[in-house]
Amino acid sequence: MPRTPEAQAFFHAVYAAVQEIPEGKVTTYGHIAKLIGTPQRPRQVGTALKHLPSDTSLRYHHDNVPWQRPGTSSAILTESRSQPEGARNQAANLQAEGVAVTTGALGELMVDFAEFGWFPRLLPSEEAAGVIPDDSDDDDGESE
DNA sequence: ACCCTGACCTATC
DNA sequence: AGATAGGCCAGGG
Repeated sequence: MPRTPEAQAFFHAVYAAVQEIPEGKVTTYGHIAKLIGTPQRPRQVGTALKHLPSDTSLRYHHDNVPWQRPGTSSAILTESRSQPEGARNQAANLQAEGVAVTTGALGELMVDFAEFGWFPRLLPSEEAAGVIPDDSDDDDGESE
């Protein structure tokens, strides 16, 4: 539970953004951070989800917010000290949605974005620019 | 009340 | 190509 109202608003923004992620799809913490207007704080996004309350009486809770869908940019399901089984639980939830989870050589659970066609929500500026995070292979030169 | 860590990302070397 | 450094700011000890 955040101390300052700003932090609480930030948390709520994170939860709301996470709720917008469709089932079977995933996105990154950085993208969530950008969506809520704070691209410089992907860490706090993780902090917010870590502090996601289990109290179902609240507006946002563990069962209401799909905390499993956002992940890291490296596609590796990271875990916290407080919740060592978080990654495994996340993997289980993702697999339940039909998301392919790959196990690394060292036993790391990682999501293969290409397997199910990762398609995150775009920012207004990106949509205007016509940026599609598909297999668009830009060899060189960016306009603008 | 201070200091370090943290479910991270991006730019630079 | 990979590795390192810096930044962000709230939580927890």
